[in-house]
Amino acid sequence: MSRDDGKSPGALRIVLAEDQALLRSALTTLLNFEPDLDVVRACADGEAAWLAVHELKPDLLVSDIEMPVLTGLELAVRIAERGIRTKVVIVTTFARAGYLRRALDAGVVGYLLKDAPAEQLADALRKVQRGVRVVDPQLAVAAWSESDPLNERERRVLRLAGEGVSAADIAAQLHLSHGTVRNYLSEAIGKLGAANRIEAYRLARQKGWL
Amino acid sequence: MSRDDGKSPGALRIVLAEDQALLRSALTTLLNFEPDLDVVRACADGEAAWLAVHELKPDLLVSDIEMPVLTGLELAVRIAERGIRTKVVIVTTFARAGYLRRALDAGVVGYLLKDAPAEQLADALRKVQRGVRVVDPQLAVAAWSESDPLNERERRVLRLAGEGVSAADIAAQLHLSHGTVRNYLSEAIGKLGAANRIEAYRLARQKGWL
DNA sequence: ACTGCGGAGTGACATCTGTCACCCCGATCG
DNA sequence: CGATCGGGGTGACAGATGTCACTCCGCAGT
Repeated sequence: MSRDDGKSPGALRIVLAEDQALLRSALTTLLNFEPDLDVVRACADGEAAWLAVHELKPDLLVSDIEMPVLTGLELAVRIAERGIRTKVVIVTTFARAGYLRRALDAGVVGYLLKDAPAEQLADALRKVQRGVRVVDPQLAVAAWSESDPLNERERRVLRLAGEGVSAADIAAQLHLSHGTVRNYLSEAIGKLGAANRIEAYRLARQKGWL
Repeated sequence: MSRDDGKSPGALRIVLAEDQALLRSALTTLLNFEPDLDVVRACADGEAAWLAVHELKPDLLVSDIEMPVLTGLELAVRIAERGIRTKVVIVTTFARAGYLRRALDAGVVGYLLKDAPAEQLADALRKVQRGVRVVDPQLAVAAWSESDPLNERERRVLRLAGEGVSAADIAAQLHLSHGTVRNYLSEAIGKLGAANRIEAYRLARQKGWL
């Protein structure tokens, strides 16, 4: 059904993954407007996107990060692992160094922000197809600046604390002692230069480290 | 400049306010595609939108809620206060009863969710123009369920507390005493059935009461 | 076998939080 | 006028949180 809509035979075949319906449908329409681009499927979650990539072997997967079932990053990892030739471009709201780092590690070839205008998206996709890596410039810098100072234990503890769980309850959940949890939190707070757990949580989250 | 692009003379003149550039430009393009709709300006924040409404007196303002400088709800209130005849339609990610309630109080004529497909948007705008109120059906119900138990002081205090500001600092910022702030927080925590400020903040926020 | 190191824990201390009972004062109502 | 109410405040107390110094243990290295 995507072959009779006036696309040139060599058009770039794209699978789009984005959970917000409004944006999904708007982007599908816009991209399909370009004669050399062909959105062959638009998916609302990571699982559907994975199936679509598997079934249709598109040239490109254009994906959000925060989606139900499977995130865009997990999707990218899977695609790399299975050696599928579909190139992955991430399009996300989150200008977080941690996300970009993880995306690049997963072999993603493009990382764009949702606060760039739509026109740039089509251009970026063409560049990517020609083999150019496209990363939003602000982020390319940020990614090499700070790296996540937290270790896995601190992350786990901070994540729970950020949801309002008390030190005692965190200790119970993680089978640690009350005091140890507080030590970890204290370390995390120190490393992040925060004044308390709430601020620490916010900072870590906004950097994409949580 | 918006008169020579093939719109019919009676086309609906629309100002669009949405902070995410990708969505903003995509919607502008899509809506302009409809011959009877004319996006005369697309703004990235509430302040710009306010100026645009003032200057252009459009038929419709289509606005996001969470935007820099001035939220969509504040914008709606202002428009109502000044007696401007522009109708306001809110388009947001947030299916929160509190937001809808406040929007309706501010005289908004449409409240749509970003997880409806784009085609519905144009339809909704036409309906609104014909004088029909359009509210996303799931929400219309939810809006009458629980009502916001917090008063303005509790809201202000809780908002700051949720950002990691300590009781003492909140007191300083709001010119209240240390103890009073804690009293307000305590009330808020109680009313929301939370265990501490962090949980209270999360609950209030997710209900759209913050 | 001695050393070093990282994960986990303890104990003590100063603050911060959450709760509650009660006070003060200006407005509003009967 | 007296009663009552709401915003704001105080003081006291228990418990939670943040910080630090120090211990214990297992597991590399050499």
